[in-house]
Amino acid sequence: MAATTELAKAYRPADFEGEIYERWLAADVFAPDGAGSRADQAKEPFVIIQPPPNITGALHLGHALTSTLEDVMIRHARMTGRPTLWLPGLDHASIAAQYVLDKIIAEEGESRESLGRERYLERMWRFINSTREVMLGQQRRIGASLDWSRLRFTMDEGSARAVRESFTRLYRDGLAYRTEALINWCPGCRTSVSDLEVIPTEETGTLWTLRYHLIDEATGEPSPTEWISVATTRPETILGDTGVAVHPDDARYTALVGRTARIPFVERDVPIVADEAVDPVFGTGAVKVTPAHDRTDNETGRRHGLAAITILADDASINELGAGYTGLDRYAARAAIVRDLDARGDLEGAKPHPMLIGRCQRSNDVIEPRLKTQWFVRTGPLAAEALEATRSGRTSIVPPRFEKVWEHWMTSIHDWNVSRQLWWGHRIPAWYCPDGHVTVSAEVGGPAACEACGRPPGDLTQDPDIFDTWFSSGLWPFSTLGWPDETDDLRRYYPGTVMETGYDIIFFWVARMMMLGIHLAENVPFRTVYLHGLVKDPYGKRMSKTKGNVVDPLEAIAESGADALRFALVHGTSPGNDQKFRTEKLDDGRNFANKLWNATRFVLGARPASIPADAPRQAPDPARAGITERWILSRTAAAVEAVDQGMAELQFAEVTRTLYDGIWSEFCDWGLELAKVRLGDASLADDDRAATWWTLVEALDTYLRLLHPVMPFVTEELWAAIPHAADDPDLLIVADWPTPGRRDATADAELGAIVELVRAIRNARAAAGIEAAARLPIDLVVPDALGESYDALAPAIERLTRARPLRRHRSHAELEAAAPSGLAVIAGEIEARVGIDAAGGVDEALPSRERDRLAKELAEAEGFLAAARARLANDAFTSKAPPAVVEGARAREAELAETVDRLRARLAG
RNA sequence: GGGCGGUUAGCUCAGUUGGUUAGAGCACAUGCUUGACAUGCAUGAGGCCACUGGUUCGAGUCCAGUACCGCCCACCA
Repeated sequence: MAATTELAKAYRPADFEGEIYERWLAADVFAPDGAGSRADQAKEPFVIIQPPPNITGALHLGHALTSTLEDVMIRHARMTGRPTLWLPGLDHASIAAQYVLDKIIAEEGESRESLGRERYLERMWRFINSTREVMLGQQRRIGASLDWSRLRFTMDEGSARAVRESFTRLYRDGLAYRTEALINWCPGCRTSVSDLEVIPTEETGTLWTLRYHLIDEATGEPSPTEWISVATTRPETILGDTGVAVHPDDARYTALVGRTARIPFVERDVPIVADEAVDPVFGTGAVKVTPAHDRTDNETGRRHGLAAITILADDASINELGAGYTGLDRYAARAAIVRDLDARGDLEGAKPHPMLIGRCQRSNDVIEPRLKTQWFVRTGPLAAEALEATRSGRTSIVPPRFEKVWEHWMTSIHDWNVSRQLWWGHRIPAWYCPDGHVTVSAEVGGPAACEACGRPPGDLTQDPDIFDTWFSSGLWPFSTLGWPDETDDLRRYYPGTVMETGYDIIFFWVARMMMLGIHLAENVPFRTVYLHGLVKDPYGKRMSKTKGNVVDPLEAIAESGADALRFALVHGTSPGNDQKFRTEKLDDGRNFANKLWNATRFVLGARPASIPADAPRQAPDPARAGITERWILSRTAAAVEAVDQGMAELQFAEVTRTLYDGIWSEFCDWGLELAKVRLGDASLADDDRAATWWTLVEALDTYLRLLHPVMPFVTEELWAAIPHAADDPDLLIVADWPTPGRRDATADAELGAIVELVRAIRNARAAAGIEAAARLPIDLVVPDALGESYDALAPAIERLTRARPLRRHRSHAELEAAAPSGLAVIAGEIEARVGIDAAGGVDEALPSRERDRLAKELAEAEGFLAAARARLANDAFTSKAPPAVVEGARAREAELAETVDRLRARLAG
């Protein structure tokens, strides 16, 4: 097939990236069994689990990184012939979506309340239908080869059914329960949130000390002269106080335990109790107990049978139990209470107090702990199974250090509050009858009757709450494959191979998928958890809209191309580590693509006339291959090995480093430059030039395949332009992954020696200040072992060092005689003289510059030599170090001694 | 209060199981319109590998500790 085609002169990604993506789509190669798939269906499928992005969010660099890493893995797997499944999706993100929509409708003068549940949800659907395409388009722009035929949404019917079914099963298995418990309440979002969504924030508050008067046992009234002082940062909570606690061993208070104190304003008499939880050295050593609004107090209260009195309304104002403060906002009430306490002489003091305040991850409001009747998932048994999975290695975490974090979290886990007092999400499938019975049902229309008393559905009311978004996200690996039905997809693609995401959602998402997957789908959801780091700004700060330091991936793509962005992100990543991102990194990627573009252009243009333009790709004839050809293929083979290893170890930055260096420094800088000589040598036989050209094509073909997972667009475009073999497919995306070729140690070493020589000569010329264009005679001595390679490369050396003529001598004596006055160049075992008599730019100072250069080289060599000798003089070294190491040191010493001798001789003479 | 990272060239980062006097890209200096590429080519300068001890023939690499930066977890009101 494919004849070579013309490439545009300049690399312009925007000209072809979109078109290439369309070609992939048209070829139907993304699906594991798509029409264009060349996968061996007998092979084990490779399945990526991706975090479905929030439907409301704009794509940021974190998404771009996730998409890129996953695409790298999936493309690599696809090229190795495995069926690959990477299922696209979107998350409904209930609290985040409501937060965004609330703001939007506020501008329209509406609110949740004014619209009501039904109209609000209609508005939400309209909103997300408008953002949906944007989100999906962004993934396409970056080149993600997702199987779009399987697009899923966490609010679609498949997910809804999985949610109903899974909750019903958890309830049946005693792992879901409803109870009144202390939850985290966000007054701004008007919902409870999980512990993970509460962000502890360092702030300076005030620690007030105030007096509760003791009840005089004789009169039953508070004593004006007896009191207990307590310290608090939240004076408004005294309205809900039902006790005072002291440490049992605190001698100051022993006598008071068992007595009663009067809470002001609400005029409630509460007991003074002894409890270990109290820290005697903090504050006054006595603590007010508010079981309805504080976690510690709640437990203390429970131990002592204290009542829990809720004093806050949903908007965090004081409710009807707040005596004269009812209706005041919590902070207004706080100020008023402090003022009133002071007025009655019961405020002892106030001082600034550094503390951690829990704020809502979404709205930043201060979270209030309060009692609510909610649904919880019992995490203990689920976490135990998840732990067993990682400990046994059924699922492994990359990088492994996160296993510790995982262990710690899983072993100290609290039950998971899954109720949310929001509207946008999956309604909890629980119905209540007037008699207080609970019926949980997976049926779409609800239960046929109350499970306990048989009351008809008309008498039942469904729980108004919805599930925490992460509940449906946690079902993702199997809810997207048809669960709870035992589908073919589920059998074939569950568990997934790699779950890739940022370490910041390991608890939110990864942990929940593990717990729910093991219990409900009866197997771990994935074999490997790959955690990437965060993309930070150039100063190491988190990117955020408010800081204004976000880089928009779409802008980056428009500016530099998707390949450049992908390269930049992958090049800077290593598992679990954050990366600082600066836009200059995009230039690296773009320049690299440009380099590859031009290298390909050169190869195409250098096709010998003896090869027809439409010739199918053929392997270079080994009999015609010279040292350059053998070296190029050897380096290509080394690249294949290194990339294979990088892919296997999920060290993707290693992959890009290998390819950047291999393509640029080896293939372009030396391979192409050396090949130019043979390609342009009319005296060579056609077959020799053909062998050189086919070598370049072979190497280029391999590099394009290796680079395709990271830079899919430019490689696809370039690959289309080079000759193909008969069994190649039309598109690189489904081409075979390269198999490692033969390494050639001799070629590597001998060509390496010539490279060293060329560099040394260029260095000498530059140091001497010789005009770059000047052609100068070069005389040299080459050891016999290198002779053959040298002779083959002599024309290339001539070209690369601008030598004219280049003369090889048999001995050093001959060299001395032929070129007594040239610049001395010592490159390993090769010694050369650059004749300067005819050089331009030569001045009187040249001899001294030349002496400086040689003196510097000598000093360096002497340093190395001294170190080598010192090591060898050490008996401990020669007797204890491995023989190979000692041998290496001896060889090095000999070589250095030779170099030093020659430099000394030259400087002396 | 526990735990985890990081500290290597001006900047961003590599440095595999310990083995030449430590590498790359960017930035910098100098010189090049060499017919693939100035998004480029060539050459060069630039490092007490945070600090202190230890193990070893040998430490950027292993161990212990210290300092600073960052992150995670945790019910001092």
